[in-house]
Amino acid sequence: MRCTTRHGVYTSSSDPATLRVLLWRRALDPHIGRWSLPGGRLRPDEDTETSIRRQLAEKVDVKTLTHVEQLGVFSAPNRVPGPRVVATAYLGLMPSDVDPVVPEDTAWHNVDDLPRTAFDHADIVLEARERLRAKLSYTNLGFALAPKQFTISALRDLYSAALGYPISATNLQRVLSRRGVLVPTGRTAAPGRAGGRPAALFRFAHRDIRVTDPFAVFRPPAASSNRRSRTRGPGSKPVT
Amino acid sequence: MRCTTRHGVYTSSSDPATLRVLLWRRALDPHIGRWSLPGGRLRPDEDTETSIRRQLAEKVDVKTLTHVEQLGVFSAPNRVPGPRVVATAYLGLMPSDVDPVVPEDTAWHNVDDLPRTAFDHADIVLEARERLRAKLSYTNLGFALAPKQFTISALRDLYSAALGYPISATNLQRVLSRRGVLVPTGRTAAPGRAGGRPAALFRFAHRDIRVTDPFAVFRPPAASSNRRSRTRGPGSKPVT
DNA sequence: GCAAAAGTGTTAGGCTTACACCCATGC
DNA sequence: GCATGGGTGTAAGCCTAACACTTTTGC
Repeated sequence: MRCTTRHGVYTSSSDPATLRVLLWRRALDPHIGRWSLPGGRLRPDEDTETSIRRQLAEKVDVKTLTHVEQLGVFSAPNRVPGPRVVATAYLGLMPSDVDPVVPEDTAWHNVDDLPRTAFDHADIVLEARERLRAKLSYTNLGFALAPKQFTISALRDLYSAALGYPISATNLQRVLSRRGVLVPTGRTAAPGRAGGRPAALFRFAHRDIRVTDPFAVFRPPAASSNRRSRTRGPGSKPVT
Repeated sequence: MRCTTRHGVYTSSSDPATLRVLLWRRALDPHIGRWSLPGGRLRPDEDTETSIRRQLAEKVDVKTLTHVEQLGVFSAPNRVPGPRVVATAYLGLMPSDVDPVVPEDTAWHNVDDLPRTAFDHADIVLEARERLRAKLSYTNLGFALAPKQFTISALRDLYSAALGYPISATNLQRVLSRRGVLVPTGRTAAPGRAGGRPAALFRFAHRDIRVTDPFAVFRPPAASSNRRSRTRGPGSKPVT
């Protein structure tokens, strides 16, 4: 039995209206020539996340992963023809404004229009997309997709592409600001040639993942009259 | 490198006010004699979930897992002394009213008061607890902990134990009923010897996991005037 | 001035929490 | 009758979605 890792790298680079994944063509049988998620072997001295960052940097020049997260183990006995292979799949994200030089046999693919892939890699990609969609709603994960500075409408395009349906810039700004996720930089972007009011530039308050809307329901008893009690962990107790 | 599985089995059996995990004493070095999560090897013809159900049934007579879910891969290079071991950890749940006969070297432990464990198994247990807590809030996962029929106050005790803080029976009933998670059976339980109104008996509407509160925010545009739009997936579009 | 893009004000509705109050039973 | 546990009514608060309206720019 072999244990491998498979890396999903997502971005909306170049075209901000699409969510893309980096695939390469398999150089070996089985499924030689088909598009597949980049992957490779774990070195003895590294954990899986370190391994993924190293391999993506070495093999496809992707050095700017802003977030890496484990998706899970794919272990169906016949998911790969021939000897049993158990794969651990990851979701990696990079900002929309970086565009690494990728090798000849590697290309970005629109997640909503995947080519035929090797093995179960299409399933892995779709599971990664669901994970991303969910976490955009209850965490600050947008930081991993956005440039360091951005306008609200640019951020709206990113969220709309990742979620798959239109998002209102008005409410996006309000929700993320109230949660303390978004911070104004004070600067503005120049308007396009069609005119329009110059857009304010924002940045994310934190560049590590945080849960910003932890409890759908069954929240712990309110701690005094603190309005921000929703942002606390389940272990928090009333101060009194 | 070895790939193993580690099984976390949680319940609130016997004492409904505590959340418990099944541990056994290691029979081999390293860390011989310490409490550890049950685990074992994957057979060639089974995937990981099948493997876990089989091993728990064979080795510790736990045959009634109502839910099994992957936690993730634990891969830190030195998490186990000696040769490298990468473990895939699982969360398994069973109802509070079953009490399997477990072997001599196996025992239930209160999750809030763990003994010294082998390796990083205490970390795994705590991560499993966090997963359970989160999913109780936005899914119907309570079905996996509850008996087939139960009173609201019994269910409240289960939720309170798992979440770690008191839950109101009033609101638990209302929220789960409105979401369609809970269904009245029409029957009632006899009151205790201290008297009191007989409690109505309920059951879970479904016995497979479902997301009941999918979007904290950034919901898709409302589909007509359907009040249940929150229960739809992100791919749903307006009907018109 | 006018179109275009960005941002603000305001309203409405959904959902959960909190709490007061009514119900049914044993003793 | 009264204590005890169970269940309902209701009001308040928070939050997001929707949309009208204002602001600032290019031409």
